[in-house]
Amino acid sequence: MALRLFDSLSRELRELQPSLPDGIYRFYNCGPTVYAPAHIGNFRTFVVNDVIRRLLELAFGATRVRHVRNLTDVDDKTIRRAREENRTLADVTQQWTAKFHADCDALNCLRPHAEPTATGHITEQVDMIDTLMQKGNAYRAADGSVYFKVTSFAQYGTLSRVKERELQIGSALSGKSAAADADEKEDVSDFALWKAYKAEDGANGWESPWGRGRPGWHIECSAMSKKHLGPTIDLHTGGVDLLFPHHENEIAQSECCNGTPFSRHWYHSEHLLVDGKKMSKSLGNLYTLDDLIAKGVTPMALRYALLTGHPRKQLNFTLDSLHAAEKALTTLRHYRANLPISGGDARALAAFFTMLEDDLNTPGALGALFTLVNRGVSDRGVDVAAFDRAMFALGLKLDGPAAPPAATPAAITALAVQRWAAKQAKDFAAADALRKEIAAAGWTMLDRKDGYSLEPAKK
RNA sequence: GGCGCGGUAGCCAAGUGGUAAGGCCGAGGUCUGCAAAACCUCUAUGCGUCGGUUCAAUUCCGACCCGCGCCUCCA
Repeated sequence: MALRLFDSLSRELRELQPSLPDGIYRFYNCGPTVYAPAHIGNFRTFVVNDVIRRLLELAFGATRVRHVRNLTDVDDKTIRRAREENRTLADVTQQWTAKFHADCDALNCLRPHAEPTATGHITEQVDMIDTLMQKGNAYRAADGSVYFKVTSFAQYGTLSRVKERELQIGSALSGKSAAADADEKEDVSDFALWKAYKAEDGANGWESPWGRGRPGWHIECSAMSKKHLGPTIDLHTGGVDLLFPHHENEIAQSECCNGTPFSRHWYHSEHLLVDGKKMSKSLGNLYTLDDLIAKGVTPMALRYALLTGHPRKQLNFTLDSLHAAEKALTTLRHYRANLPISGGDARALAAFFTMLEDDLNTPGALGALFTLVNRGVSDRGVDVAAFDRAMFALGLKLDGPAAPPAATPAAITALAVQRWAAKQAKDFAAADALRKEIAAAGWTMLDRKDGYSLEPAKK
């Protein structure tokens, strides 16, 4: 199985292969900033990365993949949140880390093998900055902050083609630079490795050779990927918005510090749009997992919906897509229930896996899957084991009810008992009247041969 | 302004130089007293517009129109 992914650096499809003799594939995925619940756009990226993780496990074996995803637990936003809520930084970030984990679990994302935090790796970051200072790639400004000197790294901008943008950087910044850059940078493109302590940082400062302060954002990924995966990693991923400046800056820091290539492969997933626009609070189109659960949506339906678009294409999310997802999952669940346990042919799902291995074509894979489903369970080839392998790849969990059971009010139960009795007595007029009454109360009575069940009416 | 991505049926969305996967919705049917579920069947002569290349273009090239993203800390 040859897994190929688009590489943002070379801009071509490239096969994934471990580079070191130990055969371990080193995969680093930029994680969340833990100051608020993640939104479904964030989860698109994490679900896509989870599929990559799963395909890597299928390709190389579960023990031959090392997946690291960081938690950004110190930055402007986390500090501001702690200050606003009059809590410690750790208190705030632990709360949102726990929430992030719970959401990821609900979405059936495999836990990374390591989830390093920025505050847990201050020493590693300081060491790296120190090396950059010694090598002349960084300088300490008058305010005590340390900046990376972009002009010291000739290849700066290769990933994001920043050189092509250079002519316009001045004008793009002209509007806001005056206010934003009250600091002491030598060049507007230079970025902070270490940020000097300010009063609003409160208790959140660490000692360093350059004085009290805190690490800049980019350096954490360079330091933590190096510690947990080594100086050269096999794959580095994130959302497209991280391509510049975050990933560009990581490359500069890491390669100048280590003297070796930083990542052999870069992959960026596209944004989820809602109502045709990027999600934002001001547009009122930002959803969290809990927002959707409150609407009766299951996490698996969200996961499915997030996989219906090609990961490298913007996906316009709609609430309708969740209904479609829920129905599709029901079909898959039913199909699986009627599948033979064994005796199938592993090649039956070849088309499905070919789609996934070809640059993670999840919508194409789902299409291939349903083509199979439409041929029926009697079609030779697919058995439960083969089907479950496909479900594993996509991370779709089909067990459990489609919707969480809701407590039935006693009044509704009483009506149902009456109606069932009327039906048994073949008093269909009364039975129909009671069905209407139950429906009017917002419930649906489902008859079976030997009994019935009640569930909340679908909106 | 620069860089990048996209415009395929009512909605979502794959794909290919040789005549359009799949999901949802909708329609019809089987089954069920009814309803629901499940299952079966059907649903784009068309792929933003205009040119060009070609025996053949939705697929390649050019122009144009429209939408979206990024351009210093947003997945």
